[in-house]
Amino acid sequence: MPPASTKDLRTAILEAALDLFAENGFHSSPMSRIATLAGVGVGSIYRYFSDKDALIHALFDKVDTPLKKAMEDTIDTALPTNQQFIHFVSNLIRYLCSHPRDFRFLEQYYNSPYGIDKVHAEIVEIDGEPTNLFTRLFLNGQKEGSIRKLPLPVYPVMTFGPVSFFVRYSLSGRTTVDDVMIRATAEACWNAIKA
Amino acid sequence: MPPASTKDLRTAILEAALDLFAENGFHSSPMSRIATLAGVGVGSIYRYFSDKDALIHALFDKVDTPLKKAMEDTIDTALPTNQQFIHFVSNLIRYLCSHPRDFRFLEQYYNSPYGIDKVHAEIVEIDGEPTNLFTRLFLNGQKEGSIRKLPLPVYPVMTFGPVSFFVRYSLSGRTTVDDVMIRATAEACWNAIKA
DNA sequence: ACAAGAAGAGTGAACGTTCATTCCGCATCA
DNA sequence: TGATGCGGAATGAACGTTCACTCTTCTTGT
Repeated sequence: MPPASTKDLRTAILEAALDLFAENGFHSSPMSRIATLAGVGVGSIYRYFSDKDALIHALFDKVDTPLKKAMEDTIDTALPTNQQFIHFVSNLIRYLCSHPRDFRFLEQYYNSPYGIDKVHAEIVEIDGEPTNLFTRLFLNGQKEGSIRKLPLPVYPVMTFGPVSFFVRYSLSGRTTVDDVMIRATAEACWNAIKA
Repeated sequence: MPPASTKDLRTAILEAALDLFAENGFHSSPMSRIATLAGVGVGSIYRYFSDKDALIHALFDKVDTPLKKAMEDTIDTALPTNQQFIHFVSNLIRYLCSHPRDFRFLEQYYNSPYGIDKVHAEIVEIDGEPTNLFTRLFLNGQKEGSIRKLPLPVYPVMTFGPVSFFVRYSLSGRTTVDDVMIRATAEACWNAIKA
C-alpha cells in the first residue's frame, strides 16, 4: 500500500472540509468549494468518501478521537477528586478554545441528524457501566463523599453545559478569555457538584 | 385543505414552519412543505414574508418574545436572592421543556448565521447597563454578598449552559425528567455562584 | 535498459434533482 | 366589474453525484 501519497489527498480534503464546515456550516459548504480549497478535483473526493455524509462522519472521527484522548489524558487519578475535576474542566476548555474549528464542527454535528444518537449515548452511558475515566470520577467522588449525590444526568449537565457555553463565548471574540476566567469557571463547576 | 377557514394565514404559516424547523431543521424544510402543512399555497407565503430568511426571523420574534417575557415574569424581586435565582432557573427549564419546538428552533437559530449576533449581545449585555431583571439579580447578589464575585461572563455561562444541556437531555426522552431533577439542577447552578 | 502497455488515481463538464422564488390565472366579495 | 387574496405550475439557480477521459506510475517482455 502506498499510504504516503493517498493519505495526503484524503487529509487535504478533510482539512478543507473542516475549514468550510466550521465557517459556513454543512449546507453552505458545497463539495465543489471543498474540492477547490483542497486543491483537488470534485471527483476525487468521491474516490475517498462514498458521499457527503460519509465525509462528514469521517471528519467526526478525525476530530472526536483526539478530543476524547485529550480528555482521558487530562484526568490524573493520583490527584484528589476536586483537583482532578477542576483540571479536567480547565483543560477541556483550553483544548476546545485552541481548536475552534473542531468545536464549531462538533457543535453542528451534535445538533444535527448526524450525531443525535451519539450525544445521548455519551450522557446516558453514566447509567450503565463506568467505561471511561470521566464517569468513574463522579462515582468515586460520590463514594468517598467529596461529591454530592445528585441524579446521574445532572453531573454531565453541570460539566459540559458550562464548558460549551464558555467556549462559545470565548470564540465570539468579544472579550479576551484568560486563565483566570477559565479557572473561575472550572471552580464554579466544582462548587456546583461538591458535597 | 380546510385551514383556509382560519383567516389568519400568517399564523398558520408560522406554526407550520415552527413544526417543520423543529423537526427537520431549516434546510430540510422546503417552503413547499411548509405551505402544504399550513394548508396554503406556496405563493401565499410570499405574501406575508419577503423570503425564507424573513420567515425565519419573524418566527424568532414570535418564539423569543414570550420566552423573554416568561423569564422576566419568573423573577420575583421580593424573594431572597437565592430563591429568586433557583426559581428563575427552574421555571426557565420548565418553560423550555414544555415548549420543545421553541427550544429546538432557538437552538438552531443561535447556532446558525441567523442568530450569531444575538447570543453574544445577550451575554455581553451584562457588561453594560443592567437593562433586564436577570442581570440585576447578579449585580444585586454581588453587592449584598450572597453571590461570589466572578468574572461577569461566568454568570450566564453557569446559568444558560446547564439549562440548555438539561433541556436537551430532557427532550432526548431517554429518561423521564421530574421536578426533583429540575430542582437539583437549579440548586447546583446556585451552588456554583453563591458566596 | 527501455519501450509498450496495464492499472488506477485524478479530473471536471454534464446530469438529474431539489429548492426558493416568481408569475399568472382563478376565486371571492364589494 | 374591478380589486384583492390566493394557489400551484413554471422557472432558474445551486447542489450532489457521475462518468468518460487524461495523466501518472508501475509492470512486463525483449
